[in-house]
Amino acid sequence: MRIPDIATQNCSIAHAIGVVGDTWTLMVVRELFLGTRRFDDLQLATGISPHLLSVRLRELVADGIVERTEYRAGRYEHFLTKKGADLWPVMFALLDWADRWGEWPQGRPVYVRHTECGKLTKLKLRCSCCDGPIHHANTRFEGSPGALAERQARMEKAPLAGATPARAKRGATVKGVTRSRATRNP
Amino acid sequence: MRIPDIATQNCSIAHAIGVVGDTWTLMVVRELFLGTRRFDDLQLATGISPHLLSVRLRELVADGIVERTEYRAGRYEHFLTKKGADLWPVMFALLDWADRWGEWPQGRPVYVRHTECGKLTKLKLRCSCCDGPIHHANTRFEGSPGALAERQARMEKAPLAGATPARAKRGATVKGVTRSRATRNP
DNA sequence: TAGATCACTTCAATTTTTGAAGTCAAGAAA
DNA sequence: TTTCTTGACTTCAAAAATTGAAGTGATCTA
Repeated sequence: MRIPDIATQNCSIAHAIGVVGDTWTLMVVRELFLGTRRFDDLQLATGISPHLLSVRLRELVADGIVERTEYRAGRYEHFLTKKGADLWPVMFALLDWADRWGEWPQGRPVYVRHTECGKLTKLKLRCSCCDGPIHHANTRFEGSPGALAERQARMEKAPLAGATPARAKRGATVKGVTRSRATRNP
Repeated sequence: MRIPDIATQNCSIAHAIGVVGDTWTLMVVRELFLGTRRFDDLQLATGISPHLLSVRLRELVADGIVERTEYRAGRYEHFLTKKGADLWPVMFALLDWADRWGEWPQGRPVYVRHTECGKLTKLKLRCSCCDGPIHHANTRFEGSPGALAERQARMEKAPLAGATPARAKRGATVKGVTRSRATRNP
């Protein structure tokens, strides 16, 4: 399977990964969140090559994540659209993870300030229904019947490289419902 | 700049992107969250090639995100470590974004159930200080002095491809503090 | 005792990425 | 007016990464 085909898998996470889950795409989106607007500045700040920046920006515009406006003949500014700005929780989640697990001998590089209360904030997730704290251990991902069927089919039919005919016929293990409790010793 | 160097940038988001922001890495992590444990199943479910899966799993183990255990001579199972399981908010944020912006004619493929209250939940972020709702428009990213200095230096010294000497000397625009209000018409 | 299974590795072909160099149009400076 | 500078790219060859078919070898299983 090629990377562009990932977005077509019937899974929300895979779809998102297929659309924005590329390393340089994520870096460009980060930079747009930090307020960088111009091509050369995006290039300098992220370290991406000009060719790839050009390609990635075109893809982001095609996907409705970035808007390009001509602020002067031949000069452009790049903005996140509403759809792009909605990636903010993804950025925050990445930031929070790196803050917790990275090594920062000089202290954390970035903070998130809640401008309404004026204080710095960390990532805090609540259940939209009961308002209780949620995390991987008290939630589970549930596939819709259609998604599960497609997944099942993909794992049965897929021509696994090196697979013997018998294996391909039998198919692999697919669980209908999986607990988020993904660690071995939770 | 090469992709492996991204993780060394003094920015939490860039660090996280450098470590787990690769398309297939994210797909493998998703699959581990869904409970898949074995090599061939990871390959079938994600669509990754065996060579790359082998490479990516080794990297994930080296980064302390995945643990490999031999459940029978020569047979291995893969688990997310605590560090890996802590990527759950990233997965949830990607899922939520795709649910909101993807097209799902057959309905959403995946739900997240809060097992404590039994209901399905959506992504809800709260300020860890005042408990108010937070989003890109009422927060801002703030760089630490050290991180800002490093960023400044990178943008001044970087040998921008095609840059004239004057531009390299002048350096590009760097904002000290940038509002999260990244969209044009918020 | 002959498959079958699993967890890979190998490798050539293909595709993507890199980064230096160039292009072109428009505004600014001399 | 002519030259310089800036910004936003494109082009292209070299280098690196990815793909996927085809092994490999050590267990199990019928």
